[in-house]
Amino acid sequence: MKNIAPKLIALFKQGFCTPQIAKIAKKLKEPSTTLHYNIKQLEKSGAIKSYKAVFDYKKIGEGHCTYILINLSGENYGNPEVVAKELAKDPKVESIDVCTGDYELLIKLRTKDIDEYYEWIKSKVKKYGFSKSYSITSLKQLKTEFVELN
Amino acid sequence: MKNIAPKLIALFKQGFCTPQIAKIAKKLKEPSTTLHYNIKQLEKSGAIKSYKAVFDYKKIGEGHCTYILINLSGENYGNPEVVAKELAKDPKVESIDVCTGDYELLIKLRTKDIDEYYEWIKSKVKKYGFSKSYSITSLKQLKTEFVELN
DNA sequence: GAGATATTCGAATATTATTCAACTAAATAT
DNA sequence: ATATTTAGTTGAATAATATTCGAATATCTC
Repeated sequence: MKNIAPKLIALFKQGFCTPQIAKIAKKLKEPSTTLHYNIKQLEKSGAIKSYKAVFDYKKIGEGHCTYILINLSGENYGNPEVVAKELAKDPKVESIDVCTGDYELLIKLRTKDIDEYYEWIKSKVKKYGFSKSYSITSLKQLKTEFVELN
Repeated sequence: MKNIAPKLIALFKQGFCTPQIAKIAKKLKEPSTTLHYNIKQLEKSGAIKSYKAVFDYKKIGEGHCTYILINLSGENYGNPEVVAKELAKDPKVESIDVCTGDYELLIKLRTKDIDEYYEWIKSKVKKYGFSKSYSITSLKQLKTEFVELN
């Protein structure tokens, strides 16, 4: 047994997928070459960043979803983007925004459970010196990444 | 000119993509048939919900991103899930969660601009009788849907 | 309206996914 | 422990699909 699933999940999270031109051709009743041309244009223009999979996150051990609002302090106070760019590299971070309001950053985090969440936030508070953070835990997800669930 | 791009964007938002088995095979140095088998297993188990595109949302006229926290009132107070399920159908809604804390719902909304956002929230407040809502506007997105931007 | 540029699209080709059947590993029952 | 079933791996053959190419058409620019 090779335990390939985790590797596939890691790859599919960000990419390694491609459009189904033939299916779209049937759906839109257009020649596949025309669609091919239009899709390549969207890619070239940068409008399409990636083709990826959306998961049932409970089933891949990332069932706990938290939205975290963050205040930075000290040296990081002035440049939230630097911290954000670094946090963006974390595979548990689904999204990160610099935002308006009482907090500078908004993170959507996916962890296995509340324990993993707690360890994560502790380590980041320490590392980046968040002066304050406010977490909102998802109780039920109805839609994510434009994909409806159930 | 057929103006196919908007149709493609609508389809790619939720699906109409597929894994690139040959590319993965090269990357992981595994036979493509083995990967094919493992991917089908993930699909059958429901772990993979969909294959879709991630966009540079500015370039597709959805550059304004808002996180909206919502309190329900009246008849909708007790059953946030019913409202959430309905809102989930809206193509501008990227994600919607029932959540902990002072608000019942958390929506991630993508609109063209602040005007479109304002029209959207006005119409929903009216329709569902939100008793209160708090919006956080994204100033800069560093990562979305697990895909790093820039 | 002439010339350049962008888009459409059918036919041919190249690439890739999928099926199949044999084999191997793992789990379960005896 | 070992027989038996079930799950996972893999190469060869096939089916399906993306991609290239060239020609025609539409759109934009001056």
